[in-house]
Amino acid sequence: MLPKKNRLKKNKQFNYIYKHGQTKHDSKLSMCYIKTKYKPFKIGFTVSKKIGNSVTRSRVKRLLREVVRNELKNIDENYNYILIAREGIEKENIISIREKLIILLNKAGLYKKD
RNA sequence: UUAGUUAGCCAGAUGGUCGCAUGCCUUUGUGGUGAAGAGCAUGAGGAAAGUCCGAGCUCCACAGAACAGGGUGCCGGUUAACUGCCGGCGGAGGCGACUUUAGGGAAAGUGCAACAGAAAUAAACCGCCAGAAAUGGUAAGGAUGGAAAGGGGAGGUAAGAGCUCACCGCACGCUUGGCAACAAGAGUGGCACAUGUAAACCCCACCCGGAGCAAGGUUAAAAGAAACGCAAAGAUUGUUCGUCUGUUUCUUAAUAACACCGCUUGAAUGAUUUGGCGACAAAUUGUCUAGAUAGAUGACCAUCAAAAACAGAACUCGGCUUAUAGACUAACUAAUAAG
RNA sequence: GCCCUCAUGGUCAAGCGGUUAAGACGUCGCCCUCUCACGGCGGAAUCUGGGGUUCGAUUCCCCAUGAGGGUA
Repeated sequence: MLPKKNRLKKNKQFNYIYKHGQTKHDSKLSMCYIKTKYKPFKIGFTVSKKIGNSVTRSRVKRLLREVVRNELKNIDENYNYILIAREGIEKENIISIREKLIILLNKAGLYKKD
């Protein structure tokens, strides 16, 4: 799990990022991000009902959080992020999800350690 | 031993590293139990699911009265309550063990009964008998249908008919057994306002007010602005009685919610004993067993041959229904082998 | 979380307990035409699934499944 200070919590914040942020896409994962001035940057997750029932949805969320937790030091701190799971991600394991996240961050130019 | 049926029970385990939530304790920080760290303890289910029933709890005035509307419907028991469960009675199915069953009222009234058939709640097409015929008497036999004025048999007759008789069925009251549903027995009636349908309207008996924890409540004081307002509004199907008086929104500071309570000790549950066929009840003793709020159980490694089913708490219980890999236990059935 | 609605050929759909399950568009086959179009004739439905009530169920009742909506 993520530490509490790095979690994106409010519905308003999600809507703000969706409206004003930029998006990058991959086949199994999307990322929405926007610049922020507050210091502990925040990451939120969206897993829709298309993915599966509540067990598989929460498993996908846990896997995403675990990946993000291990990569926290390598992510640019000046942005807030939302990670959106797309259909098919429930079949992937943690290693391929990590690769996809790094690909997306490199696309946006926000991955520190190339 | 193998295969199957029924019932019950478990629902991966152990160790290590990193990480999350809650509680306790402690350190640092702050105007501050807002933050951060260390340690210890605890951390999803048998269905948590569907939301199909029943309750607790909260608000709606005190939750009332009448109508409407809805539900249930053999008897007894059980329970906080139930449309649940247990035991019985009747019906249906089965050779049987057993399984299954929303099972009051059709002489209170209304409606419906296609097609077929002469005729569908109403008598007469063919037929039988009498008669020269007109016509009259019949309902045994025929065909249709789910259903055709109790059944098939004997007597009887012009031919027939509960017209008469025995048996069975039906109705009525009586006796016996049973708490009761009901069963058994002997008797009386000659069989009706005559079929079916109430999961058609309906009648009878009993029950039900509405909304739902995002219910609802607590938190110090203040400033400014806007909207609706004196008869409307305020969570309650329609009407009547009855209650209250400003209400709502935005901005300012961490601030009317990103806080706190409700929130988890409860009709709780394990074991033993007693009562009961059983559902269940009583007594003794032990246990404390999630409480999140973008929402906590994860990742990796090792071992167990393999970790793979259905599936994730959101106020809480009692049931019902549906999904479900595999392991174990008991009873029974079939086959094979041995004694 | 709570509360509702719907399901009928490929699509949109009507349907008084008794129908050959009405139509429209599409599609397939045949006819018409020198050919295509138009036109004509015909075919294709386990009425979402499983039980029950009834002589008889798309319709009435119960359970399930799958879609859609409302509330905040």
